[in-house]
Amino acid sequence: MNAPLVLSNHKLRNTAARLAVLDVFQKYTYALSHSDIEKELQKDFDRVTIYRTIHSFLDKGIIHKVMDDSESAKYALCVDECSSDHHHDNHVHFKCSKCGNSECLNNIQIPLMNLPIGYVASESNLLIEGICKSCS
Amino acid sequence: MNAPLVLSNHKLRNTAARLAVLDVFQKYTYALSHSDIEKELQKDFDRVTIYRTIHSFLDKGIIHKVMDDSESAKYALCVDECSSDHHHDNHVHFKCSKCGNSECLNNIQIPLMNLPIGYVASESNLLIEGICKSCS
DNA sequence: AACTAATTGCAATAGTGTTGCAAGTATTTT
DNA sequence: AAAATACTTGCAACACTATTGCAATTAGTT
Repeated sequence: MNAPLVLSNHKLRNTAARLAVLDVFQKYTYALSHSDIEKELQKDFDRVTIYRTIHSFLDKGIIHKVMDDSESAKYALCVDECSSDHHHDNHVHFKCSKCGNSECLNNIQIPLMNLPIGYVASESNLLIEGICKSCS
Repeated sequence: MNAPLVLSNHKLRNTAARLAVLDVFQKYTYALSHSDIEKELQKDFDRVTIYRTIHSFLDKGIIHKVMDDSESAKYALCVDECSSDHHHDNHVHFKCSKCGNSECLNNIQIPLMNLPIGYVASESNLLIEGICKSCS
């Protein structure tokens, strides 16, 4: 979908910084950290603006967090229709130990688990590590 | 198991700092971050020593990393017999959205998943978020 | 008791993430 | 189309997380 439309659909103002960050996400097939985006946009935008853009995208359901066990957080576009109220990214994340990239396996759902009595699940996040398609 | 023995079993020298950190881990049922441990040990040991202790415990298989989507890394004791070569903590981690603590559900294994062609898994990490036993 | 190698504390440094505020820009209202 | 309003941005400052080098100390050995 075209970028300005994505923004307006998620009730975000159409600004240069947001279009640029969204572009970067659409350009890569794997999850990006703040510093990945910062490098990509060199000196076009302030660090803080990029942080805030990531936060608003997260909040509005344009991107979701990809846990990755690296020290910095990573994010990727939501494929499902997510909104402020509701993220439903229930797919598996795969991190390649060779190239270091993490990608969403959008076709593979996380199975429901039977928890011990007293525990109630609301969200789950499965990270599988190994060798990815490009590296194998 | 008693602390000095744990250390020698994992080929680590028996030092005050390591005993103290190991004690802290044995005292809590949930995963701890560096700063949790630092607070606990007040001013007995340097921050850097605690970081290095965590690293050596990780490396020797005394603790494992618990992903948690909070900004800082957390760690918990390995129940299975882990070693330098081999971590096999294949259980589910549960993070409570109320108290914020993350614990290991040592009895619940992560199911094996069918990955797309070209992907080979070597490790997996499942974090379930919700309300824990103590908070429900 | 002396030796050797591992461990510790300190100081410095790098990276990640947040906040307050004034200036600038997008959208709405008139 | 201009004015008003509310959101967004850049800058400076700050807080927290994590790592490195080096000299002094300590654990386990000979």
